[in-house]
Amino acid sequence: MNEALKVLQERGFVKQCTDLDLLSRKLDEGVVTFYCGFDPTGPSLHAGHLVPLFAMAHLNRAGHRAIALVGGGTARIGDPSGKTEMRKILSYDDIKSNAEKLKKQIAKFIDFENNNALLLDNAEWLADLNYIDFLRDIGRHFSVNRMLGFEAYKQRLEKGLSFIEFNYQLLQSYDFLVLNQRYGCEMQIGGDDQWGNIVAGADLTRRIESKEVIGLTFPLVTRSDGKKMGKTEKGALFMNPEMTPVFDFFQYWRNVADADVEKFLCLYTFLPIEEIRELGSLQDQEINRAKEVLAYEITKIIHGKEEADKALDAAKAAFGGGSEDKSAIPSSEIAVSEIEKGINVLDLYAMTSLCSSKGEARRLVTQGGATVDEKKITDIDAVVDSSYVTDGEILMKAGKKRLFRLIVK
RNA sequence: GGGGAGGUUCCCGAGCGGUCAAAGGGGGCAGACUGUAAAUCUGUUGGCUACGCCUUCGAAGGUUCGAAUCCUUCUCUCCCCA
Repeated sequence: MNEALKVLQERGFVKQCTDLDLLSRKLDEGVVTFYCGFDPTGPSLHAGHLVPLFAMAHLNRAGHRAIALVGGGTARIGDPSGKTEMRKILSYDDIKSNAEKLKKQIAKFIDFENNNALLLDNAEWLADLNYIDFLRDIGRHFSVNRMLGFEAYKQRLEKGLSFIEFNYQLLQSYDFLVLNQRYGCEMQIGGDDQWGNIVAGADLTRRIESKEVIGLTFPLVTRSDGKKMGKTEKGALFMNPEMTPVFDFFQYWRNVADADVEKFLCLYTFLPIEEIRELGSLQDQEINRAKEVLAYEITKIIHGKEEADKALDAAKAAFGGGSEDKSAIPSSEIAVSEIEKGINVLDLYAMTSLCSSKGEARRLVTQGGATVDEKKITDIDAVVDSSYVTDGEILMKAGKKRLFRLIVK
């Protein structure tokens, strides 16, 4: 089997493929152009997008030509796959600004500067599509009977499916066709929830161009505890540091379940497989080392080495690993005069991102989860003053894992 | 267009004139146990100038001493028929 494909399979990227043997042959024969779509329905990519991004990067590194397709056109409709409700439709402006942001994030995985990768937006060919022509040339190839058989639509039929959503598959299939015609794209990859759409696109291209093209899907990653991948208390785990602070991002990976470490190292880092197997075989406390590697590696890829170093140091400083560099821990500034006057603990906590209201702060303190400057505070009337300042800052904890620094200015 | 069922606190889902800031579950947060794990157990889960006050039950009015609960209009969703 082809080397690049073997890597993907070994690391757990392959879920379904329309023709694995053919793919292997094509990859052996030369450069294969492939694409993966990203919906600009939000301002940032999140953990759920990582698998396709890593897969693209692996293939791209093996010399194959990657096309990242931002769905600026299709986002105007909304893909019903995997959704139980109709998506809200975004304004064109939102979609455009989202698309811009996604491009920057995708660029962390694929180098668009060289000639071996392209970034396209399907609005380019979808926006001005002529309805009549489209129906005549593309629509005629789709069987409603068949489409109704797809799981994605079946489910929605129970709840209601609007006509525009029903057309999503046609548009995505059309993307594949256009990319094949214009760029010689021979393969579409994506999450397994896209299987139906991908197969439909491959079929369409085969019918119209009489060319055999390939579809490949990745497993939808689940965590061993059954929770949704990449979900945090505050929502999804975003790649944008303004939405998910780097320290929190790092900590998410640092805290994954033991059972997931090896799988995640395979999917979410570029470390050699042998090294991963070794890390994954660590037992009990030792496995924390593997988690540290996982968190560090992925943070490095998304946020850069400098930020990853800081996050690692901060984590060590916070959880007793010797390091003193806490700069990655979320912080804000406070005036010296404020501290000298003394601030009520509840007010202090409510000021930070640790608590969103005084009521929450009250609960935290009452239940023994508030620690300021390593001193546990259980009295809701306690006052924090200069005596809590160490090295020009006040280190606050909420529970054992959530930290915040108040820098005294 | 006609008929029916509904919109409840982060989510699902009870409540159907006062005892409702609203059952139960999920999720979240905290505590115990630990390895910054999992599982488990316990507490907690609208806001505040806190034994009281304010804002919430699709929106706006109305009835009532008193409404998430009753009436009117509007709005959105789903289902059946066309």
